[in-house]
Amino acid sequence: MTKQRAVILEVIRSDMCHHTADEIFTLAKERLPGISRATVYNNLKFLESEKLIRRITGDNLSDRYDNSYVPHGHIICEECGRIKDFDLENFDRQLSDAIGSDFNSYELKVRYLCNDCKLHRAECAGN
Amino acid sequence: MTKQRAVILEVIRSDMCHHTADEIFTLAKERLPGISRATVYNNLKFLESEKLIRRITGDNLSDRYDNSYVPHGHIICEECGRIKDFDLENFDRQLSDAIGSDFNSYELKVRYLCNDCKLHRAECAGN
DNA sequence: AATGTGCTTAGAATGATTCTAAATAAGTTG
DNA sequence: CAACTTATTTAGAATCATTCTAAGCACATT
Repeated sequence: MTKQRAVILEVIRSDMCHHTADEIFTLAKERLPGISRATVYNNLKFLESEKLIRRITGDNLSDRYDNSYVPHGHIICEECGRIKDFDLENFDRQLSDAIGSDFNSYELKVRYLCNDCKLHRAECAGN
Repeated sequence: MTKQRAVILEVIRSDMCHHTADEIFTLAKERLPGISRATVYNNLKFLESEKLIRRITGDNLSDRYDNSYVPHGHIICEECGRIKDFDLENFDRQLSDAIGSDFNSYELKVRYLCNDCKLHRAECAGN
Protein backbone atom coordinates (compact mmCIF):
# COMPACT_ATOMS: atom_id res chain seq x y z
CA MET A 1 0.00 0.00 0.00
CA THR A 2 1.91 3.01 -1.29
CA LYS A 3 0.97 6.53 -0.30
CA GLN A 4 -0.40 7.12 -3.80
CA ARG A 5 -2.67 4.12 -3.50
CA ALA A 6 -3.84 5.20 -0.04
CA VAL A 7 -4.69 8.70 -1.22
CA ILE A 8 -6.62 7.42 -4.22
CA LEU A 9 -8.66 5.12 -2.04
CA GLU A 10 -9.34 7.90 0.47
CA VAL A 11 -10.53 10.19 -2.30
CA ILE A 12 -13.04 7.58 -3.40
CA ARG A 13 -14.11 6.79 0.15
CA SER A 14 -14.38 10.40 1.23
CA ASP A 15 -17.81 11.13 -0.17
CA MET A 16 -20.81 9.55 -1.83
CA CYS A 17 -20.06 10.89 -5.29
CA HIS A 18 -19.27 8.71 -8.22
CA HIS A 19 -16.06 10.35 -9.46
CA THR A 20 -14.36 10.03 -12.84
CA ALA A 21 -10.71 8.98 -13.08
CA ASP A 22 -9.85 12.53 -13.99
CA GLU A 23 -11.62 13.98 -10.95
CA ILE A 24 -9.83 11.46 -8.76
CA PHE A 25 -6.54 12.47 -10.39
CA THR A 26 -7.23 16.15 -9.67
CA LEU A 27 -8.25 15.49 -6.07
CA ALA A 28 -5.28 13.22 -5.42
CA LYS A 29 -2.98 15.84 -6.93
CA GLU A 30 -4.00 18.32 -4.23
CA ARG A 31 -2.38 16.04 -1.71
CA LEU A 32 0.39 14.53 -3.83
CA PRO A 33 1.30 17.13 -6.45
CA GLY A 34 3.69 14.77 -8.26
CA ILE A 35 1.19 12.00 -8.84
CA SER A 36 0.70 10.90 -12.41
CA ARG A 37 -2.41 9.93 -14.33
CA ALA A 38 -1.03 6.47 -15.05
CA THR A 39 -0.75 5.83 -11.33
CA VAL A 40 -4.39 6.74 -10.87
CA TYR A 41 -5.45 4.38 -13.64
CA ASN A 42 -3.17 1.59 -12.40
CA ASN A 43 -4.53 1.87 -8.91
CA LEU A 44 -8.17 2.12 -9.91
CA LYS A 45 -7.63 -1.15 -11.74
CA PHE A 46 -5.84 -2.67 -8.81
CA LEU A 47 -8.43 -1.51 -6.28
CA GLU A 48 -11.24 -2.96 -8.35
CA SER A 49 -9.39 -6.26 -8.68
CA GLU A 50 -9.18 -6.24 -4.89
CA LYS A 51 -12.93 -5.67 -4.76
CA LEU A 52 -12.56 -2.39 -2.86
CA ILE A 53 -14.25 -0.21 -5.46
CA ARG A 54 -16.35 -0.71 -8.59
CA ARG A 55 -16.02 0.86 -12.00
CA ILE A 56 -19.26 2.12 -13.53
CA THR A 57 -18.85 2.32 -17.27
CA GLY A 58 -19.93 5.64 -18.75
CA ASP A 59 -22.27 6.20 -21.66
CA ASN A 60 -19.80 7.86 -23.98
CA LEU A 61 -18.66 9.83 -20.99
CA SER A 62 -15.83 8.79 -18.72
CA ASP A 63 -16.17 5.81 -16.48
CA ARG A 64 -16.94 6.56 -12.85
CA TYR A 65 -15.98 4.79 -9.66
CA ASP A 66 -18.27 3.61 -6.92
CA ASN A 67 -16.97 3.26 -3.37
CA SER A 68 -18.75 -0.06 -3.03
CA TYR A 69 -17.83 -3.16 -4.99
CA VAL A 70 -21.23 -4.77 -4.49
CA PRO A 71 -23.35 -4.30 -7.63
CA HIS A 72 -26.55 -2.33 -7.18
CA GLY A 73 -28.87 -0.25 -9.28
CA HIS A 74 -28.30 3.35 -10.30
CA ILE A 75 -31.05 5.77 -11.20
CA ILE A 76 -29.85 8.60 -13.35
CA CYS A 77 -31.88 11.72 -13.95
CA GLU A 78 -31.95 12.45 -17.68
CA GLU A 79 -32.17 16.17 -17.02
CA CYS A 80 -29.56 16.89 -14.36
CA GLY A 81 -27.47 13.70 -14.54
CA ARG A 82 -27.48 13.10 -10.80
CA ILE A 83 -27.13 9.48 -9.74
CA LYS A 84 -28.76 7.67 -6.83
CA ASP A 85 -28.32 4.10 -5.67
CA PHE A 86 -31.08 1.56 -5.20
CA ASP A 87 -31.46 -2.16 -4.55
CA LEU A 88 -33.69 -4.96 -5.81
CA GLU A 89 -34.62 -7.91 -3.60
CA ASN A 90 -33.00 -11.23 -4.55
CA PHE A 91 -31.84 -9.78 -7.79
CA ASP A 92 -28.72 -11.94 -8.07
CA ARG A 93 -30.83 -15.06 -7.89
CA GLN A 94 -33.35 -13.70 -10.36
CA LEU A 95 -30.57 -12.89 -12.80
CA SER A 96 -28.78 -16.21 -12.65
CA ASP A 97 -32.11 -17.99 -13.13
CA ALA A 98 -32.93 -15.87 -16.15
CA ILE A 99 -29.58 -16.31 -17.89
CA GLY A 100 -29.10 -19.93 -16.77
CA SER A 101 -25.54 -19.38 -15.67
CA ASP A 102 -23.34 -17.77 -13.08
CA PHE A 103 -22.21 -14.25 -13.77
CA ASN A 104 -19.42 -11.98 -12.64
CA SER A 105 -21.23 -8.73 -12.10
CA TYR A 106 -24.01 -6.63 -13.48
CA GLU A 107 -24.74 -3.04 -14.20
CA LEU A 108 -28.26 -1.65 -13.99
CA LYS A 109 -28.93 1.94 -14.98
CA VAL A 110 -32.41 3.40 -14.98
CA ARG A 111 -33.02 6.69 -16.71
CA TYR A 112 -35.78 8.81 -15.23
CA LEU A 113 -36.72 12.35 -14.34
CA CYS A 114 -36.08 13.24 -10.70
CA ASN A 115 -38.61 15.16 -8.63
CA ASP A 116 -36.68 18.41 -8.73
CA CYS A 117 -36.52 18.35 -12.49
CA LYS A 118 -40.16 17.30 -12.81
CA LEU A 119 -41.17 20.32 -10.70
CA HIS A 120 -38.89 22.57 -12.67
CA ARG A 121 -40.46 21.47 -15.94
CA ALA A 122 -43.97 22.02 -14.56
CA GLU A 123 -43.03 25.54 -13.50
CA CYS A 124 -41.62 26.32 -16.93
CA ALA A 125 -44.72 24.95 -18.63
CA GLY A 126 -46.87 27.29 -16.51
CA ASN A 127 -45.12 30.38 -17.86
CA MET B 1 -33.71 7.97 -46.53
CA THR B 2 -30.46 7.80 -48.49
CA LYS B 3 -29.08 4.55 -49.85
CA GLN B 4 -26.34 4.63 -47.23
CA ARG B 5 -28.90 4.91 -44.45
CA ALA B 6 -30.96 2.08 -45.92
CA VAL B 7 -27.97 -0.24 -46.16
CA ILE B 8 -26.87 0.50 -42.59
CA LEU B 9 -30.35 -0.25 -41.30
CA GLU B 10 -30.53 -3.47 -43.32
CA VAL B 11 -27.19 -4.61 -41.95
CA ILE B 12 -28.48 -4.15 -38.41
CA ARG B 13 -31.82 -5.78 -39.20
CA SER B 14 -30.33 -8.68 -41.15
CA ASP B 15 -29.33 -10.85 -38.20
CA MET B 16 -29.58 -11.17 -34.48
CA CYS B 17 -26.02 -10.06 -33.78
CA HIS B 18 -25.20 -6.93 -31.90
CA HIS B 19 -22.62 -5.44 -34.22
CA THR B 20 -20.04 -2.80 -33.46
CA ALA B 21 -19.92 0.35 -35.57
CA ASP B 22 -16.80 -1.00 -37.22
CA GLU B 23 -18.46 -4.30 -38.16
CA ILE B 24 -21.41 -2.38 -39.57
CA PHE B 25 -18.98 -0.23 -41.53
CA THR B 26 -17.27 -3.32 -43.00
CA LEU B 27 -20.57 -4.99 -43.89
CA ALA B 28 -22.01 -1.84 -45.42
CA LYS B 29 -18.82 -1.40 -47.43
CA GLU B 30 -19.40 -4.73 -49.17
CA ARG B 31 -22.49 -3.19 -50.73
CA LEU B 32 -21.41 0.44 -50.97
CA PRO B 33 -17.62 0.43 -51.35
CA GLY B 34 -17.39 4.20 -51.11
CA ILE B 35 -19.15 4.56 -47.77
CA SER B 36 -17.26 6.32 -45.02
CA ARG B 37 -16.98 5.66 -41.35
CA ALA B 38 -18.43 9.04 -40.46
CA THR B 39 -21.59 8.19 -42.39
CA VAL B 40 -21.97 5.02 -40.36
CA TYR B 41 -21.61 6.92 -37.11
CA ASN B 42 -23.94 9.71 -38.24
CA ASN B 43 -26.62 7.26 -39.21
CA LEU B 44 -26.34 5.11 -36.13
CA LYS B 45 -26.99 8.26 -34.15
CA PHE B 46 -29.87 9.26 -36.39
CA LEU B 47 -31.46 5.81 -36.33
CA GLU B 48 -31.34 5.70 -32.56
CA SER B 49 -32.93 9.15 -32.32
CA GLU B 50 -35.72 7.75 -34.51
CA LYS B 51 -36.09 4.82 -32.07
CA LEU B 52 -35.29 2.26 -34.77
CA ILE B 53 -32.21 0.82 -33.04
CA ARG B 54 -30.60 1.04 -29.63
CA ARG B 55 -26.98 1.67 -28.76
CA ILE B 56 -25.52 -0.61 -26.11
CA THR B 57 -22.56 1.10 -24.53
CA GLY B 58 -19.48 -1.10 -24.35
CA ASP B 59 -17.39 -1.78 -21.27
CA ASN B 60 -14.10 -0.46 -22.54
CA LEU B 61 -14.89 -2.27 -25.76
CA SER B 62 -16.72 -0.67 -28.65
CA ASP B 63 -20.38 0.17 -28.40
CA ARG B 64 -22.74 -2.25 -30.11
CA TYR B 65 -26.12 -1.77 -31.75
CA ASP B 66 -29.34 -3.62 -31.04
CA ASN B 67 -31.98 -3.99 -33.74
CA SER B 68 -34.70 -3.32 -31.18
CA TYR B 69 -35.23 -0.05 -29.35
CA VAL B 70 -37.21 -1.72 -26.55
CA PRO B 71 -35.08 -2.13 -23.39
CA HIS B 72 -34.19 -5.67 -22.33
CA GLY B 73 -31.31 -7.39 -20.59
CA HIS B 74 -27.93 -8.10 -22.19
CA ILE B 75 -25.39 -10.68 -21.15
CA ILE B 76 -21.91 -9.74 -22.27
CA CYS B 77 -18.96 -12.09 -22.34
CA GLU B 78 -16.04 -10.44 -20.59
CA GLU B 79 -13.58 -12.23 -22.85
CA CYS B 80 -14.92 -11.90 -26.39
CA GLY B 81 -17.45 -9.08 -25.94
CA ARG B 82 -20.29 -10.95 -27.64
CA ILE B 83 -23.77 -10.06 -26.46
CA LYS B 84 -26.98 -12.03 -26.03
CA ASP B 85 -30.46 -10.82 -25.10
CA PHE B 86 -32.58 -11.95 -22.21
CA ASP B 87 -35.78 -10.89 -20.47
CA LEU B 88 -36.97 -10.72 -16.88
CA GLU B 89 -40.60 -11.28 -15.97
CA ASN B 90 -42.44 -8.15 -14.87
CA PHE B 91 -39.20 -6.25 -14.68
CA ASP B 92 -40.71 -2.87 -15.53
CA ARG B 93 -43.09 -3.20 -12.63
CA GLN B 94 -40.36 -4.38 -10.29
CA LEU B 95 -38.21 -1.41 -11.23
CA SER B 96 -40.86 1.23 -10.80
CA ASP B 97 -41.77 -0.26 -7.41
CA ALA B 98 -38.14 -0.21 -6.30
CA ILE B 99 -37.44 3.36 -7.33
CA GLY B 100 -40.90 4.62 -6.43
CA SER B 101 -41.39 6.43 -9.69
CA ASP B 102 -41.93 6.00 -13.40
CA PHE B 103 -38.84 5.78 -15.57
CA ASN B 104 -37.95 6.37 -19.19
CA SER B 105 -35.70 3.44 -20.03
CA TYR B 106 -33.13 1.20 -18.47
CA GLU B 107 -29.92 -0.56 -19.33
CA LEU B 108 -29.12 -3.91 -17.75
CA LYS B 109 -25.79 -5.53 -18.55
CA VAL B 110 -24.63 -8.75 -17.01
CA ARG B 111 -20.97 -9.63 -17.38
CA TYR B 112 -20.13 -13.30 -17.59
CA LEU B 113 -17.91 -15.78 -19.41
CA CYS B 114 -19.61 -17.48 -22.33
CA ASN B 115 -19.29 -21.21 -22.92
CA ASP B 116 -16.88 -20.86 -25.84
CA CYS B 117 -14.52 -18.72 -23.81
CA LYS B 118 -14.86 -20.98 -20.78
CA LEU B 119 -13.83 -23.95 -22.94
CA HIS B 120 -11.03 -21.98 -24.50
CA ARG B 121 -9.65 -21.07 -21.10
CA ALA B 122 -9.85 -24.69 -19.97
CA GLU B 123 -7.91 -25.77 -23.06
CA CYS B 124 -5.22 -23.18 -22.46
CA ALA B 125 -4.93 -24.17 -18.81
CA GLY B 126 -4.34 -27.77 -19.91
CA ASN B 127 -1.24 -26.87 -21.93
C1' DA C 1 26.04 -1.50 0.32
C1' DA C 2 24.16 -4.64 -3.47
C1' DT C 3 20.18 -6.84 -5.46
C1' DG C 4 15.53 -7.58 -6.75
C1' DT C 5 10.77 -6.54 -7.22
C1' DG C 6 7.09 -3.86 -7.80
C1' DC C 7 5.41 1.02 -8.12
C1' DT C 8 5.55 5.48 -10.13
C1' DT C 9 6.40 8.78 -13.60
C1' DA C 10 6.09 11.40 -18.08
C1' DG C 11 5.03 11.14 -22.26
C1' DA C 12 3.95 8.54 -26.39
C1' DA C 13 0.61 5.38 -28.44
C1' DT C 14 -3.95 3.54 -29.14
C1' DG C 15 -8.51 3.23 -30.69
C1' DA C 16 -13.26 4.42 -30.79
C1' DT C 17 -15.69 8.24 -31.80
C1' DT C 18 -16.47 13.06 -33.20
C1' DC C 19 -15.45 17.04 -35.83
C1' DT C 20 -14.39 19.74 -40.02
C1' DA C 21 -14.59 21.52 -44.47
C1' DA C 22 -15.45 20.55 -49.02
C1' DA C 23 -18.14 17.92 -52.33
C1' DT C 24 -22.45 15.78 -53.54
C1' DA C 25 -27.20 14.58 -53.45
C1' DA C 26 -31.85 15.55 -52.58
C1' DG C 27 -35.65 18.39 -52.27
C1' DT C 28 -38.14 22.84 -53.27
C1' DT C 29 -39.50 26.85 -55.29
C1' DG C 30 -39.95 29.95 -59.32
C1' DC D 1 -36.27 22.37 -65.92
C1' DA D 2 -33.20 25.75 -63.60
C1' DA D 3 -31.77 27.94 -59.49
C1' DC D 4 -31.50 27.63 -54.87
C1' DT D 5 -31.56 25.68 -50.23
C1' DT D 6 -30.77 22.18 -47.16
C1' DA D 7 -29.26 17.79 -45.63
C1' DT D 8 -25.95 14.09 -46.32
C1' DT D 9 -21.65 12.14 -47.44
C1' DT D 10 -16.76 11.92 -47.62
C1' DA D 11 -11.74 11.74 -46.13
C1' DG D 12 -8.97 12.87 -43.01
C1' DA D 13 -7.73 15.42 -38.92
C1' DA D 14 -8.79 16.03 -34.09
C1' DT D 15 -10.27 14.52 -29.58
C1' DC D 16 -10.22 12.25 -25.37
C1' DA D 17 -10.20 8.54 -22.13
C1' DT D 18 -7.39 4.99 -21.40
C1' DT D 19 -3.29 1.98 -21.97
C1' DC D 20 1.45 1.22 -22.89
C1' DT D 21 6.46 1.95 -22.49
C1' DA D 22 10.80 2.77 -20.75
C1' DA D 23 13.36 4.79 -17.28
C1' DG D 24 13.78 5.95 -12.52
C1' DC D 25 12.51 5.17 -7.44
C1' DA D 26 11.52 3.07 -3.14
C1' DC D 27 11.70 -0.19 -0.16
C1' DA D 28 12.62 -4.96 1.60
C1' DT D 29 16.12 -8.73 1.86
C1' DT D 30 20.40 -10.38 1.89
